[in-house]
Amino acid sequence: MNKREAGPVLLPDCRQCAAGRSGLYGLVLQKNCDLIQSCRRDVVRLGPNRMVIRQDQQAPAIYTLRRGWLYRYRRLANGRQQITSFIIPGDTITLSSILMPDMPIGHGIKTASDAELCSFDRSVYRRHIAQHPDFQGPYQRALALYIGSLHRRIADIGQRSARGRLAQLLIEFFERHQERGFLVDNGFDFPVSQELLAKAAGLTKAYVNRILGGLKLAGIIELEKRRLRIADIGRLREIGEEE
Amino acid sequence: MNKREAGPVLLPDCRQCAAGRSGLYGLVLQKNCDLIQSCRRDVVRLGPNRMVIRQDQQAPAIYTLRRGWLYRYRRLANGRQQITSFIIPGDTITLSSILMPDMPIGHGIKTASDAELCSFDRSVYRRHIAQHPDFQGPYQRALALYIGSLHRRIADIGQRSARGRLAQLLIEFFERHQERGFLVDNGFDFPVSQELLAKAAGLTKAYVNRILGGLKLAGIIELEKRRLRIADIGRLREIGEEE
DNA sequence: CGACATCTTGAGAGACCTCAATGATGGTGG
DNA sequence: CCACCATCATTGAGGTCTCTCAAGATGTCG
Repeated sequence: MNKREAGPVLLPDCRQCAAGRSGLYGLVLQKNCDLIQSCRRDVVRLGPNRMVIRQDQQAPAIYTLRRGWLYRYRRLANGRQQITSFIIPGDTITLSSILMPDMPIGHGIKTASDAELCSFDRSVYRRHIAQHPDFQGPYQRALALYIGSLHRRIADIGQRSARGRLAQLLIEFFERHQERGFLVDNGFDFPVSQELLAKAAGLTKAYVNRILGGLKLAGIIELEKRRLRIADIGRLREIGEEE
Repeated sequence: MNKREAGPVLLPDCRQCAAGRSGLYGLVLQKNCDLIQSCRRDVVRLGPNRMVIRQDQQAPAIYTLRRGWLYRYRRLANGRQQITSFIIPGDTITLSSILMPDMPIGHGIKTASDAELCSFDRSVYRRHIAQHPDFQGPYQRALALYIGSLHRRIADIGQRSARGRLAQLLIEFFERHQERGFLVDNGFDFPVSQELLAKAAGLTKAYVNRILGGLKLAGIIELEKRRLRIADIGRLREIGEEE
């Protein structure tokens, strides 16, 4: 048991939450904070490598990630596991379960690091989406962006070299942190092991290690102490598009 | 210009349409046929290899496929093209554009064969979804299934061998035709070239050809005259799950 | 300081690709 | 009805990208 998991957490004020401000409802948070708080249930703390949602089960609630990284994965009958996307602070998850609350989701969600999540009552959340235009827009937008990112991931894995796939992943992380204002000197917290990176790119950890080594040597990225700095985003984009 | 594209087409009666009966609104079609017909615009006929929706443009309408096959693809800056899913008769497309009508979709859609589509007015369609529970359920269900299929595809391409990926694709085609009652002696129309299959599996056409040859030799599939018969679905499933 | 996860590196193998040539097939036009 | 053409399927030889399977190094946390 991770000691950081223990103990109850005071329900934080959504108005004060950096993750909330950067996320789905950042723009309408001030105005609708009471609505958002009205469906919040509680805060969950988890250590690294913990199950959040089990594959093929229904999601019990909607969650927003306050701290840490999560990932969506799908386990195959042959035992191998593919990571389909990473989740960073400010992201809301199991949003697509609003479409069909009773349908089990075909992927699971786990923590990549220590994490803190706020849970929200789905049926209340759902009612808000149906009734409040301020609520509906961001929800639909998030869903559309999510679908777009899945298409992009399929194309990346299917058509790019190992270097290209990894570069695309790193670029995505960079841009998402940039959009949210999480970038410090082009760097950000990166609690993702090379093994997880490999499972996301459809590669082996040994090969990922060699490629990252090359990017470090070339001075394109810096990666140490669970922190990633993109030193040359231009060069990284070139690598992401090469054959 | 394909001669089968020429000439106007009489607006078919949705009640009589085999594709409609098997699709999204099959179950509620009789009851709500007037609603469905109320947003239909016209019928489009296209030859093979024609553009339906260009990548990064907005979808002008909602479409239901009456005849033929289409595919969704994403073209990358390096020139390569990945097929993310195939569309068969009865499928409705650009459904996700209801979420964000003004957002360009990050993938294009093309015909794989001669095809016939019915187009529907999106804003009317959208209103029906908002107002009629019979309309909303199937829509949400289709969207959830679509998201699930994208996850599955990522895992297939990332974690399966070439044989496994192809087997999974063929199994998916088989099951979708089965659900709709399109199977005749375990076979169905299959107007998909090996090159398209390769672009969907993230392989080269030469290698796809060798794998299909092997499956034919083993008596697992029969493929000729644009028709595919799954002779041994059990064996195919085994291949789909092997390392 | 010990235990454990993660990173790093090597050698060898194999799955899949590239490039190119040859054969089918079916639609089109004379 | 036949010749032609475009598209698609098939096959070969050779190369390489990425994997497999270790073993060791480094780092992290209790």
